[in-house]
Amino acid sequence: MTNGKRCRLFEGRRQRRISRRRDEILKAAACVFATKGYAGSTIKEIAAQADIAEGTLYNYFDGKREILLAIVNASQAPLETMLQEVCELREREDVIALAEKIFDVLISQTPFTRTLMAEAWLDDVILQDVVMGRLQRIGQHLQAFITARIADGAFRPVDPVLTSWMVIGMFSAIVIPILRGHTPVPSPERRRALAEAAVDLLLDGIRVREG
Amino acid sequence: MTNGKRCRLFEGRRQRRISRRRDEILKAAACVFATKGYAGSTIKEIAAQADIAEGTLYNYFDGKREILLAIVNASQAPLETMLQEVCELREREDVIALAEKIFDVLISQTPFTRTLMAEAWLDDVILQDVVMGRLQRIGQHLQAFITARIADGAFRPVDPVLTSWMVIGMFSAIVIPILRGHTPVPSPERRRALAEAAVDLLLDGIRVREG
Amino acid sequence: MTNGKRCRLFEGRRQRRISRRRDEILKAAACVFATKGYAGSTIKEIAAQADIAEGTLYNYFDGKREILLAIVNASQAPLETMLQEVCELREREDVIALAEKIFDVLISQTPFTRTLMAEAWLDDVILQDVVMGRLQRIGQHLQAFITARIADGAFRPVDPVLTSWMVIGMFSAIVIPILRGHTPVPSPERRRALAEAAVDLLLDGIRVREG
Amino acid sequence: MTNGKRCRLFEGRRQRRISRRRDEILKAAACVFATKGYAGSTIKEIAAQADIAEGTLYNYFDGKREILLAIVNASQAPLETMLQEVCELREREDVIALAEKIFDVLISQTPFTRTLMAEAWLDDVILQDVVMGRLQRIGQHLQAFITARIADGAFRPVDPVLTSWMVIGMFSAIVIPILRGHTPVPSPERRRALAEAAVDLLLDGIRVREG
DNA sequence: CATGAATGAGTCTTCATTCAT
DNA sequence: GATGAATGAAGACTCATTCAT
Repeated sequence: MTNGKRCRLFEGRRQRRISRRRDEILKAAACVFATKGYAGSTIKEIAAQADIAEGTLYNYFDGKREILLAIVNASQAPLETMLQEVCELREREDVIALAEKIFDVLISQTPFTRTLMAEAWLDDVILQDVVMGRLQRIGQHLQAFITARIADGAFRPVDPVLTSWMVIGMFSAIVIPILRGHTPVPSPERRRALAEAAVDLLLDGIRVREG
Repeated sequence: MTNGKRCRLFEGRRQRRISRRRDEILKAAACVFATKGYAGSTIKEIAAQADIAEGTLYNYFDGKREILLAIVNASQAPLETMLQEVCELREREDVIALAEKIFDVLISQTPFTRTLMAEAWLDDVILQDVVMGRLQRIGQHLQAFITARIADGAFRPVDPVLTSWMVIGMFSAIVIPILRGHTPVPSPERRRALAEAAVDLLLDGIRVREG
Repeated sequence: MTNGKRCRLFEGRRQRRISRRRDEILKAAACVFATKGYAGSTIKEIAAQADIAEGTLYNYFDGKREILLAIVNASQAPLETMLQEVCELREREDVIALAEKIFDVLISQTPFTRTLMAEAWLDDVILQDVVMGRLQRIGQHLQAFITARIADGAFRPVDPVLTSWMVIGMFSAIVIPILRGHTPVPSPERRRALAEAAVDLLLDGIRVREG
Repeated sequence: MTNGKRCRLFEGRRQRRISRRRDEILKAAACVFATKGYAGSTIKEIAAQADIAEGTLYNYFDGKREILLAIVNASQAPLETMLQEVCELREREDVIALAEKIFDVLISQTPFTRTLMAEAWLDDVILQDVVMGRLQRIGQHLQAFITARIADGAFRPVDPVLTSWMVIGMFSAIVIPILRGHTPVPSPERRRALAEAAVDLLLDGIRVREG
């Protein structure tokens, strides 16, 4: 008798195989959800996209809704990893770097982000717990930056919350058309240029300095 | 049958009645689509919301898809009316006024706007023909304003297209949470304050003027 | 405008039509459940048996389970009506008459009874709330009869509960093979003969009177 | 491969191991079938109850249906063994002893009996070949007893077939609620008392002897 | 032999659309 | 025109069975 649980040396391999397959399914589902929406997508399409049978899908997820939630959660990790590397924003350059990193993360996982954004328009849980949570996470960095610069006299005494929110809006206006597939994915150089232009606009406005 | 075409004097009244009923249905459908999404809504819900029978709905629209398209088109008129009143943006005040007007239009027809925004994430036709069309329509005003002020030396030589796009992003960041129901609808005074803050940020940035 | 709710004179007719259709579906479903069991039956079969489309079925019942419960409840009414006519059992003849009536009721609605009996083996709710409830209802009559006759010295001092329960078993042994389709449905004369034989056995036993 | 047929000395042990495992599976399956019914049970549940993998089950049985049939057949052996020990019913005591033995056999293998009874309502093969077969087997003993006692003048000239059938009904009324889990399993003393009460009722009826 | 992931036919249920009243 | 019952195609999900490891 080889013992019901198989040799433990193989357990790890099995777990990795399951994990890999789950990721494949999530990726396939994200692609389908991103273009047809959650309610407009079918399990059949997702299974076809993942190149497995419909029933197999239920060996990895409890149902359609759980796939959506797994996508939402999976899209959290890369952003979180990235944000933890952000120490403190001190200079113009720091903000540009942050913007670039966020661009990279969002665009590198486009189907996940797109699924998230589309569903946040309809699902209050996703809006509150996920999208708003992340935006506020980013907003905290920006607000800390703004507040500090106001304190040291470099910035005018603007409302940090409102301002950070509008900064997020500015950057969103750049990222969303790309995510949505309306604008082609920009080269890294172009991304940097966009980030710089946005930050410059933010810092100095468009009006000519009268001084 | 008393007469094939009815008395012509009553034709107008009949047309108005039909038109009124169509609007009621659209309004009801927009409310349902706004919260559940197109694919997640049912004809039964829409009919219940409009307080008519399901079959009646098909006397006014060819099908579910046609209702969506009618909503999309119906949301065009108010914005268009408003934009036609906008002559030329010359001053800070003009831009603020434009922003306020757009706020008013979008928020006064929240269910329509929300349906539109949610569906634009999924439907290429709606994105291209409707949402992008309108944003470019607004962008043209902004770009003309920016270009003119650059020409007369009031503005720095920024890229008008990119800048106008980011301005739209800033204002979107204010409007979207309201439309989405995340932020309560602001009072007219608050709206004006928000518009002013955004325009000021746009014009002068947040950095202290060194002059 | 003919007023949304139609003329009230037609409401009654509509209600009757719905009620009639519900009964048809219940009858069809009972036939299917009786031979294949609840879990082994499909909505498709029931719909085919009732000669309607699958979807139509859901206009009359919330789901498969609700059909089962409706069958169970529908089978209650005839028995209840019958039991309410039973005044008090006084003579041998009264008991025979009761047995005959119960035979008639159970057999006249065979598919319902059979569905009920088969499901009571699996479903605790049906067993407790329905089958046991009815058996106890009948048992009460029998116990009252037995107790009264013991009191007036006609019966030996047996345990009324146990005895009534065994009487039910005796009669069940006659009815069940008929319901189950193992024994052909007996003629009214034969039914009476069976009831008489059972009651005689019950009253006097099989042993020869030694007196 | 070291040898095609293994050492013959070990064949018997292997057969016993297989047989033991089959019995374990049958026991597990009977428990599941007894409470959920055949159609309502899944292979996964049975495998879990037997603490083996789903696939393993197919090494011992050809499919779900075969497990049911094996349960039905397995429940035959103990009853048969018991019935072969019954010589001839001569006295009241013999009948009581038979009843007690049948109680013991049925209750000691409750899940098997229950599966059998529930399925006999739906499956004609099981009803005919198995349940009716066994009841007639028991009935023969009873009929022989009754016929003999009529012949020697101890019993009245009742119909032996009908009477034996109603006796079975009486005893069923005691056993079924226990099997079904509605009545707690009675102690051996209580079982004897029930058997005695039933036989007494059967022999002497409930009416007071007029002699 | 044991395992359990893969499969896809089959189940219950929903819903856009039609049509007789 | 208004109604809502009827329809059946399509969707999410289940499960008996197979088979590679």
